[in-house]
Amino acid sequence: MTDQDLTQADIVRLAIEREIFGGQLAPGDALEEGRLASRFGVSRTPVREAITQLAQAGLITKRAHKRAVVAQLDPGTMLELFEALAELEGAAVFLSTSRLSEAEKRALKDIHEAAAENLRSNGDPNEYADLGVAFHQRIVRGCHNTALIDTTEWLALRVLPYRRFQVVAPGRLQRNQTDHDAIISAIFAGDAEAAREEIRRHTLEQGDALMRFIALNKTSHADFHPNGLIKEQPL
Amino acid sequence: MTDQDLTQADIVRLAIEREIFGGQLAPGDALEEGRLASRFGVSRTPVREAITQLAQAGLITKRAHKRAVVAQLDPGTMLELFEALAELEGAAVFLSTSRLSEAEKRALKDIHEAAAENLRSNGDPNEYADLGVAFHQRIVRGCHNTALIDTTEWLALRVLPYRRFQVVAPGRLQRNQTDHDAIISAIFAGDAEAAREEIRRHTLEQGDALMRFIALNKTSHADFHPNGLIKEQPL
DNA sequence: CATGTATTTAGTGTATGCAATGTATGTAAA
DNA sequence: TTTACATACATTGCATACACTAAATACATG
Repeated sequence: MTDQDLTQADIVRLAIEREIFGGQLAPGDALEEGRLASRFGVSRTPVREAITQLAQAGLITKRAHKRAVVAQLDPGTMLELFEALAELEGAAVFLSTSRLSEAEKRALKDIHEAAAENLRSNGDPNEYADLGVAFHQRIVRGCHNTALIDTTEWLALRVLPYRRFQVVAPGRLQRNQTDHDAIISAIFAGDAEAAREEIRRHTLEQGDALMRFIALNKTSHADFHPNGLIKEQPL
Repeated sequence: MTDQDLTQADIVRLAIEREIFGGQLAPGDALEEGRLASRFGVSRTPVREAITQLAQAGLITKRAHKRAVVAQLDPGTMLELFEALAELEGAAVFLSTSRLSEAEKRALKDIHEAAAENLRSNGDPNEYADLGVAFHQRIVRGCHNTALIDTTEWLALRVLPYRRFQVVAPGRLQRNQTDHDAIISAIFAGDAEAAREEIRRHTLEQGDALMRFIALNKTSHADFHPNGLIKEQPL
């Protein structure tokens, strides 16, 4: 029971996922079945399955007879993703506003206040980023519609590595917190339309900020990989 | 060049997809790798890949060491899908309202009027259903956001067979046409919020109508498979 | 007869080998 | 030198064989 029916393919997939989100695997990097197989001490078969799944999830791209590569988001695609995500999160919060239980509301507020405390005390920006992700996730899951949740999280997954970028932009954190304030207020006031508008603008703004950042720091791809950057430019 | 780099796994996946949408494979049916392999004249390996992809896409469900089965749409899940779809279509039309080109608007109006003509002349209900699908598709694609379009169409695909059901419910067609009227009016008036509200209510109502229909005609699963039903109960 | 325990069996998970395809390297001609 | 082509190498796609799991059946036992 210790491994809840995790197949080798699952293990490999999770490992690759971690490396992508962790930054060890940057967008554009090639995934070669053979090497991965020997690295994880399994055969190529489960590695292939893992890659297939990740490709279906959009995290890596794959064409016949060519090596799979970690999905690279060109600016246009990324902007589209953020726009779509803004709409989906808007839809979710529209429903969540009237569906969040008291416990869920409390949990949401707790996260929000932990983030505020982190800002006040100049805490770890990575922790703040995690709280931000959790904040959005709680709101989305609060709509209690599995289809909508899955769809939204699927999109969120694709921009997740880039989304954490905002922590490097000066003033973004404070602005982020203010936005979250407004969202929470609308939710607690029961104003679904306002909540939708707030989160739409907020997520769109995140995308815009990220685009501006990329435009300003026109560097090689590897250089602007989130985690690397966070390490190099701690706040 | 005739086969644009379609791998065996792709071929099998597409074939299974067609059979699911076509009704040869009903929800709940088990997919056994071995039989499929021999049926398609390939080994189990590409079949496994196809199944993995379909599972990731949500069309079939799969647990370790158990046979994969075509995803069941129980009433609850279906209601969730319609609700999520209503939100996504709402988001799309919200954007489309300000983004549709004149040509796209004209095409949309043409479809709408063809549907009206079909109703007036008591035309083929299946043709009307097709026009309805096209109507929604045009609106969604008008948002010009690939990510949002793909996401929405993916959900729409899952309920597509069921959605056509409405043609069997008396009075639904006229109501459907009235809804579309309202949507078009809002779009041409440039009122994005109104358009969003109209299509949300419209798609939700489609889901509700379908649920009522299923509740009234409590039959075995196979009996209410769309294609079969439409054939058996032509208007 | 009920119940718990071997045993069988159907079906999935993984490893390995080979063929097909893509990629890089070297050589000859312009 | 550059370009076209041929050849060698690297890597993926697929088939086959085997291992493992889980469920069903047969059997023994109270």
